[in-house]
Amino acid sequence: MNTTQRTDQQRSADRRRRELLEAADRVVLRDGPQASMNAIAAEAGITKPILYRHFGDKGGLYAALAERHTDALLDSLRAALDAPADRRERVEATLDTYLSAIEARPQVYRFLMHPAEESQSDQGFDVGKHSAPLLRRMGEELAQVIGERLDLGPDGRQLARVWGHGIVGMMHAAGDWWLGERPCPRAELVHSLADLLWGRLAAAGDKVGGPGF
Amino acid sequence: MNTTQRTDQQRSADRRRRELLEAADRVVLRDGPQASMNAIAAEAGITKPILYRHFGDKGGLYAALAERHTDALLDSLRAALDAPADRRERVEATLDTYLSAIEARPQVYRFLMHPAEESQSDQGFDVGKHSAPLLRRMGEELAQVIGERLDLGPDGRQLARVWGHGIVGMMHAAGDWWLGERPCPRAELVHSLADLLWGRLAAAGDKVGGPGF
DNA sequence: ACATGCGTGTTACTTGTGGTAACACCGAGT
DNA sequence: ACTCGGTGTTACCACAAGTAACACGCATGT
Repeated sequence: MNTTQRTDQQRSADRRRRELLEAADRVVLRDGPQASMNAIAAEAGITKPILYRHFGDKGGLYAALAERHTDALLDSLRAALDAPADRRERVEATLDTYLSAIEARPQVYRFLMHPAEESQSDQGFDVGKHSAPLLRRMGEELAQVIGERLDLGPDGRQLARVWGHGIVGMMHAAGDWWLGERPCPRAELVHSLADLLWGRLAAAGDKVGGPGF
Repeated sequence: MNTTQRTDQQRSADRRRRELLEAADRVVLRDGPQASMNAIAAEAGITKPILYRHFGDKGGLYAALAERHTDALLDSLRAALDAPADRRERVEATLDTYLSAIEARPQVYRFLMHPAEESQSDQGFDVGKHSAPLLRRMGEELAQVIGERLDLGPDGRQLARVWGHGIVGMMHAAGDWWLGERPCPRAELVHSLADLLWGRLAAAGDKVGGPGF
């Protein structure tokens, strides 16, 4: 039968694809974002053209790879965001989840943020969308949660999106810096960021004798 | 005389270096961060080895190039941060300055954020410091201003650094997203981000009938 | 006047990486 | 037996980073 054969082959192709992705995963975990197609093929025990048949080009492979991790991370974040606790606790749990993830597997996180930026695209000005898809997806996700649950008046939708991307960026940049310098324990970073979101910057007093801020 | 000769040559070398940087600038402005050394050399009317003699390697050229723009942008930001106005106005002015800059020359900004990520470094784990130097410098700069002027109690230094990097990341990610989608005028984005920093997220009420946030 | 450097420039090469074409094998259906 | 679709290979191309090795101009010391 055509259909059973088709599904059989498709099933085996899918399994192969997953195996290849796992091999690629190991290489990226070891070599970071500059893992070469040759290295990935070697790790998988095959040669380049097979990779290209499965994923089209490097961008395709990287996209497939990124999607897995992105989905996994987003699931964790959603769980933290949906926990039964008050707002502040949930914000802190979300921050902590993200930071734990990047702390546990920095190479993967690095890869997710830096998707090789190939795709010099068609013509000079493809400005925008250069940012990592993970950041965008996290931003949109957070925007949705905020927009759904908070009463922000008219333009609430818009405001929620700005905040979603802004908060994600804050989390990302602070996490990146923290991971490099390790200036404090994770819990302290989480607390400081939550304080920032809770308006402590605006509420803080000027230093006595200073020029004010 | 040895010294006058030295200075003469040095002067001419410096001029040449500046010319090369300007040529590189034009190419990057046109081609974005994936500008090739060949293209830059051609634009400057010379060939590759000269570039390599002047800048060592691609990273060196890019670093020199980035430093110019980074310095310029940081000067603008400092000016906005030091303007004679109240805190909120200055925060908004700073945000607006940054957003204007990336809006005016997206290719340059893109290049600054994505310094080619070469430098696969020595050994697998050079985690951290992968982020663009511009972001780090802006973060440190802002941290210094905050730490200098705000009374944040003990650990104020630490808190200021976290906030500096966090705010810069917020600005960056939101700006990046905004530049790609242009969902609203710049002024509105600035206002929304300032609202976020002013704690409107924490203060907002839950939507009626929703699960709360 | 002549040789010695030294900075500027070149051509031509090596190495590595993304990507592809052409061919070989193998198992299932007609 | 014979084709067909999928898996795999070797061998290649294009192109970018980076590096010799060599050639010219020009001030200087003898």
